[in-house]
Amino acid sequence: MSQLAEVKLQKDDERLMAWRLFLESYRRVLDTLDDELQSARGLSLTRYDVLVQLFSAPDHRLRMNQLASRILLSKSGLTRLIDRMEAEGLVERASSPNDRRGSFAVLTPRGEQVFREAGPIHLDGIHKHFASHLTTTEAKTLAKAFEKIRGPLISAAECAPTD
Amino acid sequence: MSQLAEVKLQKDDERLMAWRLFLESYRRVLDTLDDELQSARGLSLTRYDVLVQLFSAPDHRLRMNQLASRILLSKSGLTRLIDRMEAEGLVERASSPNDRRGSFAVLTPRGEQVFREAGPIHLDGIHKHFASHLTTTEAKTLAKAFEKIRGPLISAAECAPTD
DNA sequence: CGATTTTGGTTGTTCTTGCAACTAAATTGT
DNA sequence: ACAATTTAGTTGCAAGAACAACCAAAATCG
Repeated sequence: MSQLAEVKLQKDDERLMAWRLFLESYRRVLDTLDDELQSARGLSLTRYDVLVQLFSAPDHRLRMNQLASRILLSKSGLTRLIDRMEAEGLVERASSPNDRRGSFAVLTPRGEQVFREAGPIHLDGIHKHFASHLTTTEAKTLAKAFEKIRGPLISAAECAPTD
Repeated sequence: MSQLAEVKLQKDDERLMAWRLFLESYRRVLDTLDDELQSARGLSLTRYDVLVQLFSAPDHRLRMNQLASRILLSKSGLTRLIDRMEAEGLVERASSPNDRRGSFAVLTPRGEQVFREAGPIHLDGIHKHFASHLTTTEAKTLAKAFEKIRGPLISAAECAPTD
């Protein structure tokens, strides 16, 4: 490794440490939250994410492509996920009257109920394993930092869709 | 949702924002880095992770269980991953003389070479998409925050192994 | 209008991962 | 030494996600 690279590494030391901890924290926290939701309500985090998105959408429904981009899933991935969730009775498909290609994913009453039960559990988990460890200032700093990190990647992603 | 919950939510507002941005940033950054490594060297992030771990281990080798826990993968997951990487010529298995149950994953010369080529690319990516957006103070704050978050989950994980 | 392109979703296939069950080897207790 | 337990790793199986190829319905353009 060149001297230049070493210097940069030196200078980036705290940043690299932050990076490593970022990676590990994400995985550990998400594994834990997934386990908790799974054992409490038999619901994966991904499914939960769909329920949240649909619940907070007008009419409790969203076009497939919209939903896919909100939960950061490829379109084929979403097709399959909605297949499974439909089989589980959490959502339904509805065709759009205007655009006969498109379809909506719609929250079923059962899906809504599951969401209402799972929501508090999940929020507790977030609080316990993440939020409770942050002071208000820290939370603000993180938010600001992540905004800066996320920004450039959003625009990049808009241009080249995931599938 | 109870009034109590609403109050808590209110109070946790910045923290929840931090949470959401944390989630999204992780996924976007990792997708990007994975793409970059993939198109530059045909290497997934997981494989890269294995290469780093082996490279920095004494004798360029690690026991399967050690490696699994370092890269946060289940033991069956690791078995398969090493199968694939062995087929790709990046690593080899070697049996332990002391413990005839155990085996080591060992970096091959080819694996080492790939690592040396991929390393700078990956580090550049981390710099570009993550580190460069952080001031030194921010980096320190993040690191400290993640330490606090990670801590409790490490000990929890030690007690209940992943597989 | 009719041909071409774009858009929205689904399907075939492959890769990656986890869990549970299993085998073999080491360790422990007696 | 020997049965019982624990540990190391692998295998069968199933779930999840991505990519590419595809079909059908818009939208665009000549």
